Amino acid sequence: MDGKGCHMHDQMREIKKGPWKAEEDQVLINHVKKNGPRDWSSIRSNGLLQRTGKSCRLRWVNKLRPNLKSGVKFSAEEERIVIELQAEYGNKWARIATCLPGRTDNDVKNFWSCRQKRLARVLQTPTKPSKPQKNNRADSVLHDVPSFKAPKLSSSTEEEFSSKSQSCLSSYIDNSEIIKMVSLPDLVNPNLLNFEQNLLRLEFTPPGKNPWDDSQLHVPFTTIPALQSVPGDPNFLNAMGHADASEFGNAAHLPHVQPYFGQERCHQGDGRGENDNPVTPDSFFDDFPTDMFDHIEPLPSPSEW
DNA sequence: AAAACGAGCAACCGCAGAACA
DNA sequence: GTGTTCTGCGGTTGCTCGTTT
Repeated sequence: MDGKGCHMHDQMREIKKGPWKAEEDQVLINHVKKNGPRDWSSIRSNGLLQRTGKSCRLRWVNKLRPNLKSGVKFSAEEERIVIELQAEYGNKWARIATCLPGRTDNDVKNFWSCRQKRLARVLQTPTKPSKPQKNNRADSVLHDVPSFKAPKLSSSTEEEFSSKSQSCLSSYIDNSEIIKMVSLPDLVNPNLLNFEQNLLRLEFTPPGKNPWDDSQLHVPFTTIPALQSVPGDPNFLNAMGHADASEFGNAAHLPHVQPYFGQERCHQGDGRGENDNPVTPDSFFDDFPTDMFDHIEPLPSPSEW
């Protein structure tokens, strides 16, 4: 083989990465027209493209496949479906995507990732009332949720307790744990979409005030059994209705909701301010008998759901 | 006007299981 | 039965673009 041949051979062996060009897309489309969506590796071995079979398949599935809803934001209905199915199947994005015509697993995955970030922001980032961001994308998404009325707070009130709620809720509850907790299949219903609203509520409810007791609230909390009453309330477990211990196999997460309420306890006129009794993961659980959680099994990984 | 920042998206990587030789 | 290749999936990264400072 002469040098030129070797050079060309090396060129063909070189694997191209990065954004796809229109010409490459066309080659890929032609391949699928001829052979169907398979034999991805032959695209490179036949010298059609310098992309790996994996890359070709991914491009087809995510961008070139017919009937994709490219560039179309998830509708409220699609969001609801994703939330429900994620609760049911865990991070089985391909499985979830099969229930969403025109959506790919990558779409669902990205959507969920963005949603998690939004929730994390809601929980962990103190809002800055002095400088409200106009047209904040995250806010707009949250406010797009039907029937949600964001709690209106004076800037001083919001400033006062946003950091407190963080210390008691956000600072150590992993967001994903919260999502899992409330996304238990037992708790899932179409109104679960309102959970984001609930999170907002948790963040913005003033200390000493029952976050669920507010006539201004438009969210039907009765739709989320676990949130119908607060832990510590003698009726809390009753509010679980028929849910006995066995049915609440994932109840290991129930205590996780309590840091907030633990914080509430800080303000129940025992003379101890939050500075005197900061609720930390340790201090919070110190309030319970040490064997209290012995019978609780760890939450199975999503793959086991 | 430009830099900084953040959200969303596209693509890559590693792994696991299936299919095949 | 075993090794190799292919396919599919989930996690992660990096780029682009819009917004804010």
